[in-house]
Amino acid sequence: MSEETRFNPHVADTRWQKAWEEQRTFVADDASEKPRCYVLEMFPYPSGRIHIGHVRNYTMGDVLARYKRMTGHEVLHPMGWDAFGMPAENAAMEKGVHPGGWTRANIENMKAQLKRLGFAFDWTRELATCEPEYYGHEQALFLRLYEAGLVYRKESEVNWDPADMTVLANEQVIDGKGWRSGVEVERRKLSQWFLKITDFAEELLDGLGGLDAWPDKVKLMQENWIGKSQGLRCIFKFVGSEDGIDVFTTRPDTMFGASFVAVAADHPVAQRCAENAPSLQEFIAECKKGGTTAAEIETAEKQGFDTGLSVEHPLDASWHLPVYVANFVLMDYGTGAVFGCPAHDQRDLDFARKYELSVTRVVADGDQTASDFEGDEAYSDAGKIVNSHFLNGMNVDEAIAAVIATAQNEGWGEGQTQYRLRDWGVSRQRYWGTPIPIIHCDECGAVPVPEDQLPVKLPEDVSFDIPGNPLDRHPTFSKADCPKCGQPARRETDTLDTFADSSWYFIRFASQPSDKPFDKAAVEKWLPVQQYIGGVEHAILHLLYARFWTRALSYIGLLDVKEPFASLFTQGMVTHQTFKHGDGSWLSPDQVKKDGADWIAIEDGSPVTAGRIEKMSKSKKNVVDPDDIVDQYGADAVRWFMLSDSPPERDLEWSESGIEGCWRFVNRLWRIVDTYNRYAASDISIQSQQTNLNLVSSAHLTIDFVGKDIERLQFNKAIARIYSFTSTIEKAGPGYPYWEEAVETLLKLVAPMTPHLAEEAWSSLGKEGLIANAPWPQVDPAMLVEDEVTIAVQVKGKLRDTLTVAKGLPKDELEALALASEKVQRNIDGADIRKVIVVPDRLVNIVI
RNA sequence: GCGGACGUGGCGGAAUGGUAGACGCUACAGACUUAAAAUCUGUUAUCUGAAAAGGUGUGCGGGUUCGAGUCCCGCCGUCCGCACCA
Repeated sequence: MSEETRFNPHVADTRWQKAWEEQRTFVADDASEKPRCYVLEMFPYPSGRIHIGHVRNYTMGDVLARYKRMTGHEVLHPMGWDAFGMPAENAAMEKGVHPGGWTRANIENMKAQLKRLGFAFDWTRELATCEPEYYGHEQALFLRLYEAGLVYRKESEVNWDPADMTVLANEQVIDGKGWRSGVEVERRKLSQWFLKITDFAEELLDGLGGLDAWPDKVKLMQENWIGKSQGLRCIFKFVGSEDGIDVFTTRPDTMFGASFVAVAADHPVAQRCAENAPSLQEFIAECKKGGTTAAEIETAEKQGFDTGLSVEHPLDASWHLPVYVANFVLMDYGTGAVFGCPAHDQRDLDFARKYELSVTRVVADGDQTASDFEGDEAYSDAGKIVNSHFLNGMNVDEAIAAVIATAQNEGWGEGQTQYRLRDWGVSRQRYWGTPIPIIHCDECGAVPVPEDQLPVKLPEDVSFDIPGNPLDRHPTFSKADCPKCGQPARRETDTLDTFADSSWYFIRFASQPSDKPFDKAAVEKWLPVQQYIGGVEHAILHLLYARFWTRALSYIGLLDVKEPFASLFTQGMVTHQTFKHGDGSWLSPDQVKKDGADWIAIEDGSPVTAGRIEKMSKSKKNVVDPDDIVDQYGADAVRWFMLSDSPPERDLEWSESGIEGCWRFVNRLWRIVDTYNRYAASDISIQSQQTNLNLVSSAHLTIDFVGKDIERLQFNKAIARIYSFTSTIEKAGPGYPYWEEAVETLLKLVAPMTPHLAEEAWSSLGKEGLIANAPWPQVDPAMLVEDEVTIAVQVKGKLRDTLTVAKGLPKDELEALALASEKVQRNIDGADIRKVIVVPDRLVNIVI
């Protein structure tokens, strides 16, 4: 075979990327009359290089976007940069570069990388959240939310590094210690800004019901995150006092099993008791050690401190319970105080055993009704209430209702709906973020920056030689006059959580006026995003915040859209084999080779352990740089690999043999095109060896399946179909009836996936215009009907024979044919037939 | 600790409760070639068997059903998220 039949991706890639750009092929037209389709992938953080996981994400979106264009839609497929964040500040500290310079240089590099992959982005709408043209509008939106009462200030805990005197992100706390200082981290309270996401808890929960095209698991995770529960809020009065402790419980049915009341370390009762008790002060300080993450707090050993106070049981004033301060009670949830029922809650049981408190069974585990509870495993299942006076004999739900009713009658408590969801703390004590547009005045308090003074720009002249927020020590930034009274005041130096930046970027993509965040009518022409694609790690926070932000904008009248993302797809990670030396150091896959059954280092032949297949990460040296593989194989083979084999929601393992296989397929497609052209140019007629192939029906079946598979993002299945169709075309060969049409169909089917090859082929076939603009092939339903089916014949559920029969054959005829089978008769072996199950066009099962 | 998922050949995976292993990768054999690469053809779950055929088989243990990879119950293992990473 001659050289020129090899596809040259380096020539084709640049040629067609240039053509698309010059012809503005993928620029979305706001004025279009076509049906609209907004396809969006989560925008990347500009960390420096495009990661192979990005390539997978954007390839999926790109295939859908290109397919939607070919099926007659006006497609909006934008790209931008989630450009604020901690890594830029880390780079500043480590390399002495400016976060802005570092970030903008990264954006340039990564943009060039993305362009090489031929993604059909509308680059005219590119945005970066770190530019005042973006964050200025965000500040305006923040102030609108502030005016609407959705922003407030309260105290909240942060990770505090006492050595560096700085706030740490959870990520910067390693095993309870500061990542740079190595000193044990403390929890410290700061006054911070919050968004009232809890006002929308019920709406956000209800809204999930309408998100039919979201994965169930994501909806379930969000539901659990919002964590709606019904319970009882009630007072446990201090003995001999009208004052008491406000307690929330979801299990009022277990009230007669109470053996203690516990409050959080920050609870006012704990604080008051500590005033004259140094040992309690010490205990509270101990509770403040360690980071703020839920996992850390909840896995810490349960500890308590007896305050010496007693409270009365609400249902029996003569029954007194001790009050503890406990490290596992959270001030943020409920009322910051609980009553402990050890028999039916594992945490309470651990605590009660440790401090030798009574453990009374109040829910029967079958016939276990004794009041003394044995063992160290709490019983939290359903059952009958026992040892509980007027509740005895009820089931759990009846008892819950009865206690709430009693509490309301007697005036010591009431039923309450509780959410686990907390308000969103948006203050960050960091430089590289959106400045919060507030000025603090001694006289007037917190005063919003007037809209005509926006954006509040981040100063660029900052230094990172000492830890902490450089805005705090900037000579002029924090100095401002109060907009209300004109007196000297202090500008807020905290910046906004970067999740705020990513909570409305999809809106700005749809409409980018310079004088306001967006134009309502323009946005509503595009939103909701028809398909949103990104990593499952965003299942809760980003997606919940974006839903909230959209609803909040709708609440203040800026938008009539409630849910931003009509369908969501969460894709899996890209993984790769890891390799380790005996000394524990990692080796990259190109530093090792196989030596028989073992792996050795190429450099010195030393033995290497093949480790687990893990998410690509620099530290484990199992990364693959997209640029390198595009250099080697071209964009199309890489794109094909991203789509093939693994289902998109699962992890994809990068492998050398896999990409080689994709490269071979790209060339296989090219050879078909080459054959097509050579056959068209000659007048020799070629007689195919095959006669039993039906190219027309395979083409239509493939069009049908591939279209449906792309719509469902099941690219691996679409690709399997395309492989089969390709084989059929090859077997048939030129000259076979319908061969040329079949090849043209094949090119259109692969056009969204391997667009450069498809354009190159399309033009070599002498077709007019871009294949990107060509219409998707039409399915003729008449061609999908098969006239023969294969029937499975089972005896007692085991396959014994298959029959090929006309489609739609009646049951009795199928049964007769099955019984006539020699193999079936042999297996029945004269036994009585008890039953015959016939599923038309499917199977016959003979039960003996 | 809480929440969510996943588990099928040597590997990635396919399979409206109805023929388990489509399609791809790898490996092996053959063709072409002086040779190699590329390409093409064939084989490739496992056990017994020369073959025909038969047994076993979807993490483990039960259950529902004429029939279970799929549904139900109980385990085991692995991965992800947990509010200041993005």
